[in-house]
Amino acid sequence: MNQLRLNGRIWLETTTGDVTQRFFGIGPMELLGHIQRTGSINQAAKVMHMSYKRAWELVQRMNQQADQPLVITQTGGEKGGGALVTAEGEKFLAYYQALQIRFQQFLSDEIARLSG
Amino acid sequence: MNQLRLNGRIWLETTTGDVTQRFFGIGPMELLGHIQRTGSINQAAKVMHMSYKRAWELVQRMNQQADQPLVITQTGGEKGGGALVTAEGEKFLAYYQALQIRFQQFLSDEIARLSG
DNA sequence: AAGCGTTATATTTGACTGAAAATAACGCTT
DNA sequence: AAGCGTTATTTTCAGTCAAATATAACGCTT
Repeated sequence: MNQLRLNGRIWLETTTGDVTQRFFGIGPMELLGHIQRTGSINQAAKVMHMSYKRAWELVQRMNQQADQPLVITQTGGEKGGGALVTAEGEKFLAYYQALQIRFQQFLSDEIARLSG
Repeated sequence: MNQLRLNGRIWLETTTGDVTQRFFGIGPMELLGHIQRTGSINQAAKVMHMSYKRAWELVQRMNQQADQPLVITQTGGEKGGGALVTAEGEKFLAYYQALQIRFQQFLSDEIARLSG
C-alpha cells in the first residue's frame, strides 16, 4: 500500500416524507462563492471547469429545496443578465464554510491520532 | 423546507502516483462485519441486500489495495466454501469502527450547535 | 457419480450521469 | 433593427454503475 489517507464529505440534507435529498455540500458551497464573486452562473461554471448546465441545475435544485431562493437570476439587460447570491444564500454559505473548517480540523486530528 | 439535517461520510484512501482511490469506508466496514459473523461472502451480501457480485468485487478491491489480504476465501469443501476475515482485516475494521463513532459524535455535536 | 453451497467470472440490461452542442428568450446598448 | 452576453431549455451521446442472469470451478458429502 502506497500511502493511506483519511478523507470525507459532509452535507446538509432535507427530508420530505420518506425521501431524503442532498441539499448543500462542498460543490454548491464553491459554486455560490464563485457566483458571489463573478455575478454570473456562466463565469462561475467556467472557473470551476463545470458545464453551465450542471451549474444551472445545481442552482435550480438549491432554490427549489430552500424556503427562499439562495440565488436570484436575471436574463437580458445591460450585461446580458447575471446572478446574485441572496442574504439567505450568504447565510448557508457562511454556515457551511465554518462547518467545513471544523470538519477539516476533525480529519486533521484523526490523522494526527493515527500517525502519532 | 421540511427538515434540515447534517450528514456525511468518511473513508480511507490510497494514493499511488497521482491516482487516488477509495479503500475503506462505511460499506466495506459493514461487509467485513457480516463476513466475520457469517463466514460467507454470499450470506453477508444477502444480509446487506447487496448482489453477490458487488460484495465479491468489494472484497477483491480491498485485498488488492491492501498489503495483506483482509479476507481470505476458499472454494469447495465441506460447506461449499467460505470466507474469513484476517487479522489485518480485523485491524482495519476495529480502527474504522472507532473512527466512525467519533465521526458520528462530531456530527451530533454540530447538530447540537446548530439547534441549541 | 451426483448433489450441495460456495466462490469465481462473463454477459446483458437498464438507469443514471455528465459533457457537449444547439437553440431560444431576454433586455440593454448601439 | 442588429449585436451582445447572459439565463433558460432541449437533445444527443458516451461513460459509468448496479442489478440480474447465467455458468463454471471447487471440494466435500452421500
